[in-house]
Order: sequence, then C-alpha cells, then structure tokens
Amino acid sequence: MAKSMEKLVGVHSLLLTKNPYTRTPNSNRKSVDLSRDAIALCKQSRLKEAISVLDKMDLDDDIPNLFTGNTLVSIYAKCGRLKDARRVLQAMPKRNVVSWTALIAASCKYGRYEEALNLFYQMQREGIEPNGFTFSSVLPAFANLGDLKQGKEIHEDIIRRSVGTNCFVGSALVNMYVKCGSIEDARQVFDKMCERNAVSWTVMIAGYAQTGQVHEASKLFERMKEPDVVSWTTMVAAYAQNGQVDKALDLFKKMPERDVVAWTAMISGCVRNKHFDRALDIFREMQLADAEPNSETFSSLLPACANLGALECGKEVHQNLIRSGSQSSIFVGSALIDMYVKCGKTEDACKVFDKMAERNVVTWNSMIVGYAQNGYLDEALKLFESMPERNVVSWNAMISGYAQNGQVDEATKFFQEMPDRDVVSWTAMIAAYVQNGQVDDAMKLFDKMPLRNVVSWNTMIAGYAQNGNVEGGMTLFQRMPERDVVSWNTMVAGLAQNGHVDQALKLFQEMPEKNVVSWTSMIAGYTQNGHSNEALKLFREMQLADVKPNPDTFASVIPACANLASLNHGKEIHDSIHRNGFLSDVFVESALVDMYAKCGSIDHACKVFRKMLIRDVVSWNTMITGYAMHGLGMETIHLFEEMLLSSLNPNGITFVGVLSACCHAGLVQAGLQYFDCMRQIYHITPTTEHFCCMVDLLGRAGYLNEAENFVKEMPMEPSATVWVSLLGACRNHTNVEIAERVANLLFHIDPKSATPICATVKHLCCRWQVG
DNA sequence: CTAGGGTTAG
Repeated sequence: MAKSMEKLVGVHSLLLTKNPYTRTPNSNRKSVDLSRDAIALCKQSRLKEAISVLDKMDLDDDIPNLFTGNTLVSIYAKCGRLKDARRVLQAMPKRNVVSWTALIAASCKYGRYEEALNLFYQMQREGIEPNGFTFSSVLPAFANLGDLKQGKEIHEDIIRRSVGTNCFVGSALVNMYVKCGSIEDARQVFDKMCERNAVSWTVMIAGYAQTGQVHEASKLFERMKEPDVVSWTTMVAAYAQNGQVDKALDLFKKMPERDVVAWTAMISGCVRNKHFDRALDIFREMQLADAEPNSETFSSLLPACANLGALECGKEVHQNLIRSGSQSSIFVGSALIDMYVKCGKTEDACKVFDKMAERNVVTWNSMIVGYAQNGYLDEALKLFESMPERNVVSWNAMISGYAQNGQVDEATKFFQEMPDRDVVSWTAMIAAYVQNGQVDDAMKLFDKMPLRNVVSWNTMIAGYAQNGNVEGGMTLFQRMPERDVVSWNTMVAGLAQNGHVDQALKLFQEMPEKNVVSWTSMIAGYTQNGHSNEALKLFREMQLADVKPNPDTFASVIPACANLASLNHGKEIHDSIHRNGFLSDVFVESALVDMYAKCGSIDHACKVFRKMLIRDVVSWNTMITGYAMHGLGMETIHLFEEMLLSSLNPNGITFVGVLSACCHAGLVQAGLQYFDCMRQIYHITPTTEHFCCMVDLLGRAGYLNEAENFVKEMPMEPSATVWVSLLGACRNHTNVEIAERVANLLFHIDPKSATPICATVKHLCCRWQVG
C-alpha cells in the first residue's frame, strides 16, 4: 500500500509544484499549502501526521481546487476515512474521473460495496464517463454482489464504451465472473485477454480453487512464467482448501520467497484440515525464519492451540498480541476467547470478552459456547438474550449447550423457536435426543432432516451405538453416501464397546485412512473386552506405523497392563508417556496409579499419585481402592481423611474402597461410622456393593446376627454374593443356625453359586442334603 | 485501479 501511495502522491505533488494555483490564486492558498505538507509527509510514510495536517483544513473557507481536492480524497480514502473523502469530493466545485475513482476504489477496499456502486452511478449522472481505472475499481463491488446478470451488464457496458480490456480491467472481470459463480465466463475472458499479468493468472487459479477444480488450478499455475508470491500463495491455499495438505506443504517449501500472508495461508491450511500440530510446527518455523506474524497469523494459529488444548502456546500468542496492541480486535479477540474456552479456562475467556472494545456476533457466540459447554447455561442464556444480534450459530450453541447438559426440553424449545434452522441445528437436536437415550426420537428427526451431511450421519450412528443398537448403526453406516474417518472411527468404537471385537477389527483393517483416534478406539475395544495382549500388540503396531499416541491412547492401553498384572509392560508404557510429555494428564496419571496398584507395586502407585498436580475424584478413588486391595486398611483410611481435607467430595466408589479396607483391617466401628457418614453427610444411596462390604465386615468380625439383620434391611433384593459372603462368615465362625437359613435362601435365588459354598459348609450342616 | 491469509455452533 505504501508503494502505491508514493506513486499516487508523487504525481499530484509534481502537478502542484508546477502550478500550485490552478484556480483563483488567493482563495486556495491555505489548503494548497496544507496539502503540500501532507504530501511531503505521505512520501515519508508518515500517514498519521499527514492526516493531522489535513484535519486542520477548513473546507467551508477553503474550497479545494481539482488537484488539491483529488489529493485530499486519495489520502483520506487510503486511510479508510471515507466520510472525509466524500466530504471533500462534495466540497469540490469541479471534479473529474480521478476524484470519483479514488473514492470508489477506497469504498471497495473497505467493503462498502453498496456505496461504491452508488458513487459509480452518481458520477455518470454528473456526466463523467468512467474509464478503465474506474471499471477496475468498481468491478469488485459487482463481484461482491454475486449477481451474474448485473455482472454481464457491466461487462457489456465496458465493451460498448470500448474502454479496452487491458490487464487491469480484464483481471477484474475474471475475478467478477469467478465471484458471481461463472467460472466458464471467467475463463472465456481470461482466454481472450491479449496480455495477462500475474494478477490475471492468479484470479483464474483462485477461481478454480474455489470451485474445487484444484487440478485445473495447478495446470494454470504450471503454465505461469513468472508467478509472484501472491500466485504461489494462491496455489498453496488452493491445495489446502481442497484437502491436499501434503501438496500444499510441498509447494510451500518450494516457494522462492515467503511473506507473512504465505506463512499464514500455510498455517490456516493446516488448521482447516485439522492438522493442528503441523500448524504449530509451521508457526515455529516461521519464528525461526524471523518472519513477523500479524493478527491474521494469530487468528489462524489460535484455533490450532484451542483444538490441541495447547494452553501454553495460546498464552504465548496472547502475550504477543498484547505487546503488539491488537489483542482486542474482533477476529483475534474471538479466537482468543475460543482458545481459552477449549483449554478449559472460561474465566480467562471472560476477561478477554470484557476487555474487548468492539464485538461482533462471532465474539458473542464464542463466549456463549464457552459458558454453555462448561455447564453455565444461565450465563449463556443471559448473554444470548442481551446480545445485539443473533444468528443461527447463536441458537445452535444454546441447543448443543442444553443437549450436553441433558436438558432436552430446553434444547427442543430453542430448536422450535429459532427463526431458521440449518443442518447443524438439526444435528445438535439429534445429539440432544441421543444424549437422553431417546434414540427413536433422534431417528425420527434424522428422517425429517431437509439436508444431511457426514456429521449428521456420524451423530446418528454414534447414537445407535451408544444406546446398544449396533445393528441400527451398521445399517446407517452402510447406507450413508460418503464416509469420513470419523464415520469409520465411530463404527469401530461402537462395535468394540458393544462387545463385537472381531467385527470392529475387520472394519479397522478395512479403513481407507486411520488416525490416532482409530487406533485408540481399537485398543480401548480390546482392553474393555479383556483382550489385553491384543491391546498391547496393537499399541506396538501403532508406534511402528508412526502414529503419535495421545493421552487417550495411553489411558486405553494402561489398563491392559493392569489386567495382565504385567509390571514390565506397565513400566515400558510409563516411560513412553514420559517421552511424549503426557505426564500431567489426570486420566493418564490415574490409570498409571491403578496399573501399579494392580501389578502389585503399591509403592510405585503412591509415587505417581503423590506427583500429581491435579487430582480429581477418580484419582483419589484409584489410590484409595489400591490401598484397600493391598489390605492396607490404615493407609486407606488416612488417605480418605486426606481427601476430605482437600475439599473434594467422595462418591459411592470411594466408600466401597473405604468400607472394604475397614473390613480387611477388622475396623468394625469405623466401618459402621463411615457407612452412616456416607448416607447422612454425603447423601449417597448405598448400592449392593456397599452392603456386601458391610456384611463382609460384620461377618468376618463374627457379628453374624448383625450381618444377617443388615441383609434383611437392604432396600434392594440381596444378591447371591451377599448371601455367599454371609455364608462364608458362618463357616468361619461355625454358626450352623444362620448358615442353614442362608443356604436355604441362597439355593432358592441362585443354585449355581450356592453349590460350591454349600459343599464347604456341609460338615457344619449335617442335616443339609446337597443336590 | 485488478489477485493470496483470519474468529463461532454439530
């Protein structure tokens, strides 16, 4: 921009020095002097100062002549001060095509296409003929209208006036046809052009890229004699926009020079194709190449941080933005909010939102999503109601917020009330039903959808699979018009989670493309179905295939080591986690604690547990249960007390651990107290497992009558295990009377599990006939 | 005067 400014200003200053007093000598003296100063400042790229000089002008007193006026219009227009430019134009007693064209061009540049068109017609009403400059300036406005009919009319107008289709007009026409959706007309103009420059080629290439004809685009690019950095970037973006990241990267590497736009295009290309880690790599490379990123670069990069949960990188970007003073621009601000939200920092997102000087609908939506997805539906609703304008995304965000929080009725309300629904709204509503177990309602909606895309199909397939209907899911999977990697992953996971490991494996092997999720789903499928060796084998295969595991992968493979009680494998994987830097993931760490405990190494378990920076209720439960399993009653109870001090609330599973520890340690009184505390303080309804522990606890200690009473008072039907436990206690404490009653009952409920235990107590119950 | 890169929802 600075270059063209110099050129433009140069012309005018030359004219001014030749003949500064074109019109009446004295009346314009002041404005002429001021514009000369302004031009001088412009030449030194001191735009702000130039403008402040111009601001001193009083247009009521100082009527600008043609040259002064045109200079003023250009400078104001270039700075985006369209109002002032227009004011000057209106104050000019005489104006020519240059004055009008400058304003038209600026209007287009700042996205004020309507204004540009109005100016274009106004100028002709004033009897001034547009020239080539005018047409190339106004054509972007026609391009933006997207109206092919009007576009063809202006094309005919150009031909009629014999303006001549030079590079500028021709390229602008090609661009106009591309944007109006007629790539054929664009190509025709392109082919007819007598001379073409890099711009002409580039608009044509971009046109093919936007219509998905990346092959045509690359054919043209190959034919170009002197592609400039814009042409290269267009082709790189063309590949990325059409899903060919590898080709984009190859071309990017071959670029003779790269500017900030080229780097940004490559980063956003990776992001667009969900290669978030690659996007970060490119950014690091950019920093090493000493290229200065700008706010566009950061808005491209932030979604990568967001989706990777790379909070540190996101914060680094935020710091950069604060330093450059652009952290509150709309694009960057919205991207920052989204990044903080996805990294689980709703409060930081909120801070950014509050600080922003200007917000648009995307900003509001990002914040709504932030609240909604973290369960703050009231806050989300408040924002939704107070935002100045809403679009379909705002409504969809509310629907999925309610869906994720299990509030189907609210979701339905929004779905019904919203002014227009798109495919996302329908899919979000389907997900809401699925979440609530209403698969049939979900399917009804799916059938009614006016338009489906691959995500809608995937959601419905997952819906069936999650609710145990694998066949329903499989039918859809086979029926769907096109599948992406998510479809395959969903089906593999669905099959595996419903116990069909063989079918899952078959599908897994058939997959046209596998990602880390595919491998992880299959590994998890093996682990959950008790095929621990296969899980470990597949994990090894995955590493040989050079697929980088993520925390979920580890959380899936660690339990396999635990199931095998294989300390060596467990340690191996622990090392691998260390190498991959996932040792601060609460899921992974808890899985490690569990694995070490199950592999018999309670010390290792404790070491991992103590190193954890963040612990959730699962982490505590794992360690508590670990101690309990090792018969370390006192350690279990101490840890439990420590957990209470950490202000985390225990859940039912915590108490199973605690009660069984009391049982092993023979702490009858403590056990009874904890059982009461569980119900009265934490309002946890005891399950069969808790009763089992209590019966075991009382029975082992010889309180057989109390144990029997406990069973009688159970609110649910006692399971066979409870009776077996009690019967065992009778055997150990030689209580024939209760044993007889219990054995009778047990035979009644579950003859199969009754037989062996009854056999062992046979010598106590002489009168009892087995079988 | 014409061409390339940016934020949100399933």
